[in-house]
Amino acid sequence: METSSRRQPTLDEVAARAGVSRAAASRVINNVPHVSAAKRAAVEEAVRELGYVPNNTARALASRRTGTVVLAVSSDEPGLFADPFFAEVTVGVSSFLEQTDLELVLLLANTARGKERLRRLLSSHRADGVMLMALRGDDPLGRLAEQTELPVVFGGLPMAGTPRWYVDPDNRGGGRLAAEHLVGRGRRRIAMITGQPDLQAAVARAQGFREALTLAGLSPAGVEAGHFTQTGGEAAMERLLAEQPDLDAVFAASDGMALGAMRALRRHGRRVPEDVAVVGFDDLAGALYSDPPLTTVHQPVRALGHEMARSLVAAVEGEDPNPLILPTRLVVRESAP
Amino acid sequence: METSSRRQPTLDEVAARAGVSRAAASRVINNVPHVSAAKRAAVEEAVRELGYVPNNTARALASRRTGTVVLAVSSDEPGLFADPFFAEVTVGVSSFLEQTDLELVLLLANTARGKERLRRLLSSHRADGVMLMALRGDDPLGRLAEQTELPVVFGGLPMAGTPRWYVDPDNRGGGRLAAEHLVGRGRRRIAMITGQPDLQAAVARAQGFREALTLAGLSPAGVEAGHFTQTGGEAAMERLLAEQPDLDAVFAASDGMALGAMRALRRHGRRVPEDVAVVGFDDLAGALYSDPPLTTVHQPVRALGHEMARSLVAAVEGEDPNPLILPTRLVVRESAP
DNA sequence: CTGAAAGCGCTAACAA
DNA sequence: TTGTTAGCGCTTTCAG
Repeated sequence: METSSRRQPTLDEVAARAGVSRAAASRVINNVPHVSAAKRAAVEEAVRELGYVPNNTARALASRRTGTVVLAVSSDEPGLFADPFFAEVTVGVSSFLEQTDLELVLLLANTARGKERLRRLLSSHRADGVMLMALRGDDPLGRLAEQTELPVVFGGLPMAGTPRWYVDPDNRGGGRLAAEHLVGRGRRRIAMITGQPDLQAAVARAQGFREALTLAGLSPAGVEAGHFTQTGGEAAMERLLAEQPDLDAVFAASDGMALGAMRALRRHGRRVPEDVAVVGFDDLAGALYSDPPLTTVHQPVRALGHEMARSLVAAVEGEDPNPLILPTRLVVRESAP
Repeated sequence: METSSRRQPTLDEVAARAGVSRAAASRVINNVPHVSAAKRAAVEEAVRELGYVPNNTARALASRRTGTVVLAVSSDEPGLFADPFFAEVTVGVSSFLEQTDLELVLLLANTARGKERLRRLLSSHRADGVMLMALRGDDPLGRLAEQTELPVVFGGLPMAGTPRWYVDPDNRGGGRLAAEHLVGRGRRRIAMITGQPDLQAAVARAQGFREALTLAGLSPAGVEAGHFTQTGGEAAMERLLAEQPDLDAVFAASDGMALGAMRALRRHGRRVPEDVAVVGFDDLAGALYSDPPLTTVHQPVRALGHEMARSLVAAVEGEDPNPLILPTRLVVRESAP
């Protein structure tokens, strides 16, 4: 399994060509001062002529820095990453890392093997830092991540404990916004489709929702939990309709769930929004193109990724922890005008 | 920027602990034969006791293999990767790599910096191989990718030339299926919303579509190009309606475009499918949950990723090129029953 | 089957 | 501002 035949030029060759020591060449290439202009120019020239590209591996070994950060999604659902949410986060992460020299390693840990890999990663030093997402309540990786000396930034909070570094959307506030909007529009029999109870985001959204209802003197017309997917939302809506046929609004903890709910409502002959108003959460691309377009709680998903990456770099550079809560806001469309 | 303080155990320490030479320890850890059972056991024991994890960087430097493959998406649209298509491909790639010891590096090259990084990657040997997607017709990285000695697998064909290794869905066949279906359902004024003409997938889908129409003695009621997005599809549909108000069907080159088209149709008071039948391409999650559910050409997106990774590993291991065309099939739903 | 020895290509003291 | 000197931790001949 020999990867190459034609060898890449080495730093020594560049140095020889430029007529300087390897140390000087190294300094130029790493933009370290203490090099005369003449030497600098000579080295740059040699680099160009030889087409020199530094060998990252050797650099990593010598400097004890890998030049690599990991985005890890720990989950039991193999296809979880296919949720547009993660793609959008990834774009945000990448947009920040592009300004640095760090490489992004993607680790989708949804099998025993994958989890073991993540475990080894967290207990070794094979990356400069880790961004960790989608942690479930019972995931032992949470503890491990908080104990390791490797810098770790949580995307979304774990169920228990508060990590040193995290970036989290204001889920509770978002849940509140959704409920307030529906109440303000005169709805009174408001149900909720929440996510699995071992996901902090799901719990927080439901909590905000309940708080706002209570403040309005109402209580939920029903709460059903499901997966953060269209199928999950559809099934939950079916159950809600069975329990509370007279509900006049529903708040779903994700846009996907809201779409599934609308499908169930349609099948039951309920008009949206006339009979039942629907509010989602996320404001991903699908929300605008559903029929009717979905009123939803916007969370800044791409910014979430961007800030996770920024935080991680700060953590790697030894800055003091600076947890971040990103604001959410309501986007009103026709499903709950 | 010191990443660690507590040092990881080294192979030497393991060897010392097990009372064997470093070479022997190395053999055990890499499952190389020529080690006595006794020594093997002793090393395994030491590994467990010390919690030894091999240092990938050192291993890579010594073995001249990085243990890393890159999934590169070269594009000018910063958010392209947010398309569910790529997320699904990524899941497929990851599902294959999980069976290996390879790490997945994600390189979203949508800025000058990102492209430069990809260029350097292709002209150096800083990864064991590269999977390259979304190449546009004019992308100079295409040539570079075909010339480099680094194993490269194309996900989707480039506009010009045929790479040694690629995995491509049967786009042309898919386009044909869509047209045949619409013709078979009695539609006669069939338009198409195609993708940008510098994307091979868009061209191939349009080509198949035209072929099937011709075979049926028809010609397109109009063809408009747009971005592979909902917005792109919506705008293209608007233009088609302006040109050909009497069209009775439309084939969109992606599900996203089809959703956008349905939105435009709705706004113009056209019923789907009664007035205008709509067929999409992809069969991503959104297709099932649109209203009405979308008839679409299914392409095995996750499998595409899986096969790209499998091919890359084969390429890295020096096997002979084995390009792959994956089948597409029609999924009939209510937008074109 | 085993171990010694020679690097992989680069960085980082340190002394000059 | 320079160059010399040791490694970083592992793999891989090569003799034994």
